[in-house]
Amino acid sequence: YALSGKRPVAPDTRRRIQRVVDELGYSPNAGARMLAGRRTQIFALTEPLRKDTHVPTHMLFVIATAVAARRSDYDILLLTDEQAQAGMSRVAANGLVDAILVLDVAPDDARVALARQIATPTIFIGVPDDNDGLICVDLDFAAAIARGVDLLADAGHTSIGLIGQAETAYEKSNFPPRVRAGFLERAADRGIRADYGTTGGKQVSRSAARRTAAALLDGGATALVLHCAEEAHGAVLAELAERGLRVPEDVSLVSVGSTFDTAALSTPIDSIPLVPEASCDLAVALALESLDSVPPEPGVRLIPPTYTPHGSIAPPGD
Amino acid sequence: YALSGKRPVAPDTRRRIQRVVDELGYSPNAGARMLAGRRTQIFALTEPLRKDTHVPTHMLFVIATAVAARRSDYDILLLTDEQAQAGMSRVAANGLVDAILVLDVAPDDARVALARQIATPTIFIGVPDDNDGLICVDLDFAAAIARGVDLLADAGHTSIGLIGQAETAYEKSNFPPRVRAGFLERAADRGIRADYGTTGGKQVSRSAARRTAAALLDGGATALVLHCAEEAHGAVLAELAERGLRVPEDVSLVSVGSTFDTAALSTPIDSIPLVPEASCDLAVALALESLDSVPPEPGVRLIPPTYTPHGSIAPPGD
DNA sequence: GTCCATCATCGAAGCGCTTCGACTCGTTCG
DNA sequence: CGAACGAGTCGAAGCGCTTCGATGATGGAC
Repeated sequence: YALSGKRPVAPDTRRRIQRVVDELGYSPNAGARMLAGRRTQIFALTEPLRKDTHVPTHMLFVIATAVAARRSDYDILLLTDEQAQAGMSRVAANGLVDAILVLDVAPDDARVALARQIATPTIFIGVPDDNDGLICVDLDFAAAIARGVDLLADAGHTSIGLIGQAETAYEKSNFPPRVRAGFLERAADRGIRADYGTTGGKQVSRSAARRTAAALLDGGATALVLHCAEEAHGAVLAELAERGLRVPEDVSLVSVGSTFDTAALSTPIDSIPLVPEASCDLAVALALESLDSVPPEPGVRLIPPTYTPHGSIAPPGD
Repeated sequence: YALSGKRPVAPDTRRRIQRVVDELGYSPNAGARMLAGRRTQIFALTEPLRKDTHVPTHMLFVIATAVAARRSDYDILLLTDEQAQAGMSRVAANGLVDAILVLDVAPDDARVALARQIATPTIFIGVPDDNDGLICVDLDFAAAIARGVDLLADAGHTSIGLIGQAETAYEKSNFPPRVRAGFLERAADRGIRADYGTTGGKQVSRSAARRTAAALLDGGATALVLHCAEEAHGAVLAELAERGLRVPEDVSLVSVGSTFDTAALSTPIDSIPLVPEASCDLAVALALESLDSVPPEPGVRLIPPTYTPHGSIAPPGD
């Protein structure tokens, strides 16, 4: 009781006990706690890590989740590869984990059906197409891209381009389509011209990124929204440099949904970032909450985007 | 007993029981098994994932470990970030895991001292400088680089270059120094000229890789050994292309310790690869073995390298 | 002096398994 | 025909905790 605080214990008794605990190096057996208490203090993290995903970005989410979980005294059991699916049912059935966190969500993710079958609370970090009754967390990509378009439109640009992800990402991942659709929609609302291109077929490539940048610029775009890999950012900057175009005097740039530091690029770029910690902290909070008597309502929680200027936006032809 | 097989059970009784288990969807409670049995069926995987490491490569090891563990009915508890160290003591103390697997091993890794303190069996995937009494698993990098040098020397090359990792890797990681030293040593043994360079300072950069390739070629090297990132391989090939040098007619190449498919590069390159599955399978086997009554001997297990030709080696000036 | 609140102490139940010994059958073998 | 054996059943102990109710001890309020 001194350790769990579930019954009143006088402060200095607690200290006395704590001292002995420290001296003896006592630490309660995990298995016994799982059995006796109703908590395992473990979350499963299911992350298929498909071949075509951007591994470093995904790992930021894995780490952010692990760090957030530890803050609440939870460990992470990693379910990857084929176990991302099979493991979910298994750990739900044998009670190894208190909740399941789902990463790398596909639009038609098979784990959606699994989540509905099992009793273990499940939190999605990302939004599948069919999300009825699920708890999902994600950056508000629509608001983020809209903000990006607004920034450029407000600066006076009337023709802008979107440099997107590799093509497969628009089928296999859940947010790129949302970004592209939001881009076109907001540009239409603002009455400005909007074109877009991708940065590769299956894999991101520098050359594809450069070609797309070139095509958009040739098409008359005076500002670019970048929703692509760090590598592609570099390629776009290289293309601009080769054309002798300055940022922001000749071309304005804004990066949307990046997980890396756009200020550290050869030319710093304004950013409306995707912050793994934000999503993962919230997801872990929801996982904890779903363990107590009043679990959270199902639904999609969208995180409002933030904007960090680095001087890469200016009026056109400035 | 029908499920665990620890007492003789007639085959068809076992089948009958299995059928009922399936029908009922019964699956034994994980906490109860931990408490009653002496096995948790969980391995901890400690992987700091420092900022300066190559994340995709490391993840190959994480996944390979997870897959290997599952084959023996084990799950992986992920200890990353600061928990890579703190978590080790914790899970060892509370008996959450049966063994600990150590990834991303530094030459002076703090986890070496921890491993000696705790009772939980610990397997290092990588070889720290001070490895007395530890169980370590790794590719035999010395043999791998020696093989690479031999291949080139046997083909008749008398001046070769090594394109290495970024400079920090030679301090923070455990194998790059072994490769470099082995390179110089075997070249000396074979009486051929050997130079080397790196592919960046803190981070791998294409430009640094090209500069190093250029310097080695200008220095007279007719063959290059690549022990570097995929990105750097691409940069080296770009430099060769720009100089109009053909592989293998003008320059021979061999890649040592790569984890990606060198046959898929714009020019396929012979490879003496680092195979994550090989190390991780062995590590998991050792972890399992250290749970039974006769634990394995401490010591370093080096995995013999393999060689896969892709036609990138030929006699000089062919 | 009594009463009550506060906190420490005690004993016991039970979480859901694993593991063991003991016992019972029916069968086979010498 | 009895011994020996394989296979199934049964009961019980115990893994190391959490949680609960009950009982004691102490001190302040009245």
